[in-house]
Amino acid sequence: MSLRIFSNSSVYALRALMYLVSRREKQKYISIKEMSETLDISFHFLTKALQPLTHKGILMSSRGPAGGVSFLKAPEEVTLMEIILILEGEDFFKSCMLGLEGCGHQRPCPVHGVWMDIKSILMKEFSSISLAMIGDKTVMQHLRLMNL
Amino acid sequence: MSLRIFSNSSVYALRALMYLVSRREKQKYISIKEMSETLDISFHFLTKALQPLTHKGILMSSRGPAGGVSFLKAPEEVTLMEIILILEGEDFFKSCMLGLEGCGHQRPCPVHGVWMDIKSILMKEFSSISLAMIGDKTVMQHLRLMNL
DNA sequence: CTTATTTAAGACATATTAGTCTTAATTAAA
DNA sequence: TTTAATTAAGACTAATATGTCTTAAATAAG
Ligand code: FES
Ligand code: FES
Repeated sequence: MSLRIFSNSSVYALRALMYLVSRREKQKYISIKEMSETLDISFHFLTKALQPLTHKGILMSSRGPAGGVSFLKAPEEVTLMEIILILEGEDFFKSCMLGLEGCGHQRPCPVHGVWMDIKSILMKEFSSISLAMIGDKTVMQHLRLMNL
Repeated sequence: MSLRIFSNSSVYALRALMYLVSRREKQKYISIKEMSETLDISFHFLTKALQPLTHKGILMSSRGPAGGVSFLKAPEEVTLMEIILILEGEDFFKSCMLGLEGCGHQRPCPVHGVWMDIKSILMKEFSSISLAMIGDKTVMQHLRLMNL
């Protein structure tokens, strides 16, 4: 296996959010169908992956013709950190690198120091990046959200 | 889910290695049975998890009474990095954070910079830590390798 | 009001990972 | 040389993650 920190479901939601923010202002709603086809993600799977974000007030959705999803919360105000905690759960950064229970609460494991450093850096980085920043950067630098 | 970078199998092998190195010199071989019971890991699963390490010359094993595993390569000369690449594969650190193919080779994704930074730090840390260091630290600071 | 379009929800199927069990091979000791 | 102990290997099962499909609900347009 290769290094991965997010589930497929979370990665799909993240890519869709990045796509959405990189073409906001174009129209009110963008359909999940369009996103799933552009990003080559299973439509139904993406639909489900995005639902926690609408439930938590990041996105709003509309059914029917011209429906889709759109930002409810301003993307300038949404950090990657917030998204990750919604998608993966509030305890995402509380894990032990060796899978032991209660990292930090009980006696630490031999790699506790390294792991805490890594987690701190990840949290700091993710907290400092807004979806708006990602959208702007993606457009300006022609960054990629899919294969091929 | 919570943040994890290794498979269960790799984590089990790592914990066993740390146990092994923290009580080397006590006897020639330590049985996988003892390790699996002490660390509360499935015996057969741990046996399989450790096999790549014997195949790659990190450990040696002996069957029969008083058998078990022991270090073939001096633990002072074995880095965590080396172990991880054996357990997870040589391409472990070549992944894209969004799961896209060919991180860095093709057009980067929007989080490429952050991800490269994280991967560099991980590689640097893992390369600088030897199993001997972990063993000594574990003994001296009474660090934990199991739950409870 | 009817129809087409779209998200929501959940049942279902498949793939991957994790874990168990059985048998074989090896080794040391009785 | 027989027996017990131990790793090796692989078949098998279980659990989880991933992906598909069907139906329902909502909405806009005709
Ligand atoms: S206890 Fe293992 S990383 Fe904190
Ligand atoms: S291209 Fe995505 S992290 Fe490098």
